[in-house]
Amino acid sequence: MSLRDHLIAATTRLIAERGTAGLTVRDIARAADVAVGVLYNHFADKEELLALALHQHVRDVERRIGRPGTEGTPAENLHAFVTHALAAHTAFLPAFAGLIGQPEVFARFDALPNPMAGGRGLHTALADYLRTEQANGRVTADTDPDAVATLVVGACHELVLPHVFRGRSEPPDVPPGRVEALVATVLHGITPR
Amino acid sequence: MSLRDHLIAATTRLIAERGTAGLTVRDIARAADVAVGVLYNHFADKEELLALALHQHVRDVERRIGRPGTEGTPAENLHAFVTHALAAHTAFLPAFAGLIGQPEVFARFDALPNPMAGGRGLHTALADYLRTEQANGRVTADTDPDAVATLVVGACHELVLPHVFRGRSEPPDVPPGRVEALVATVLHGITPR
DNA sequence: TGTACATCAGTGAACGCGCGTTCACTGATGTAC
DNA sequence: TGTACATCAGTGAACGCGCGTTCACTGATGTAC
Repeated sequence: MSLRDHLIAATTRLIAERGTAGLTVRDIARAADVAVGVLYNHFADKEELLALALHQHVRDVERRIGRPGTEGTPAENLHAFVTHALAAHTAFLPAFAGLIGQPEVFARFDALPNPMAGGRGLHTALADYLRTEQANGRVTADTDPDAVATLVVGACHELVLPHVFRGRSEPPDVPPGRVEALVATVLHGITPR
Repeated sequence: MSLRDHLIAATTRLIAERGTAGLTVRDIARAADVAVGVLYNHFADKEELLALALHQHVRDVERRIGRPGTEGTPAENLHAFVTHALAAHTAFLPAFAGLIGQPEVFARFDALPNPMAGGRGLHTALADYLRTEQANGRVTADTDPDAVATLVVGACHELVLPHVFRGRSEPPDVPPGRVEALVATVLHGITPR
């Protein structure tokens, strides 16, 4: 492994462990067991290294948690998707949230070949799945797949965000039955049939 | 108006205009037209002033945007709620997002008398409304009000967050018909009846 | 009323600190003869 | 093989900067006589 890759790997590990908030070049150099100066032999600045490590982090998480299945019933698939998105957001949000107010890192990240679009890909994946179910007739034709994706992905954000704001790193404790209730609401609505 | 209140008001205005990210005590002193030292005559530290100004900001926004109506049909009321929550999140998120990684300000904020619970109150308000509709029979008894609130409030987060991450301050441009589609999904679900 | 003094909110230069970044230097490695 | 030199990735002390915070000072106001 090249030293450059080693630096990206060490930074990625730090991001995974404690997010980007308060992450310094000295932290990175210590984690990689090199002098700080070496970072600038391989990257233009801290932001370039952070963007590359963010990119790697997203790919690592995506590989670790896999992709939700689409082989079962809509109820099963939606349940799998919510579980999946919760895991993804728990891993992604602390990494991205520490960069608020430094849009340059996002600009560099957006310029890299898109792994998962940093959560935006989840929206597209769910909307695409719903369209296949519309073709099957298991989802009504007048369903707006993007609206459903906004609701479901948003709910996962909502469950993770308060934890991130308060600096917790462990996964949020979702109330028992909440995921099932989310899925049931999306499937059946709330008004009498 | 006491100088103390003037300082809180000036800080609140800055937070409303550009959020808390990168906000310095010198910015605040300049906005209030005083020397920096005066801040420390009236507040223990920057964090106390920020927590008080955040509190004021939340109350200002709540007063400006009012409360969503609950007199119409569930469809009308949900629509009003979504519009309301979008406005609230657009105003709140940049204020809170800049404090990620400084949980002390949140701890102080949480210790103040709760104005709206910083977005958490939206969840409770919607869930409470849904329970009254359950009593009316306009919402099914097996609906989980907290699950619905998580979906709806989460969708509003989802629509605002990408803007905040990229440092935009203007309100997000929600695709036309998206709010109506969100409401329709929650009302009727996505599976054939 | 006039004068000397006490008080104290307000001032802003200065302090200490941590940050991202730089650059003169080190020392291991490769090369010429 | 042995020796002198060139190269260059890696080093880390030092730099410049902006931050939150402090504190000796200012000057307007109130008070005593």
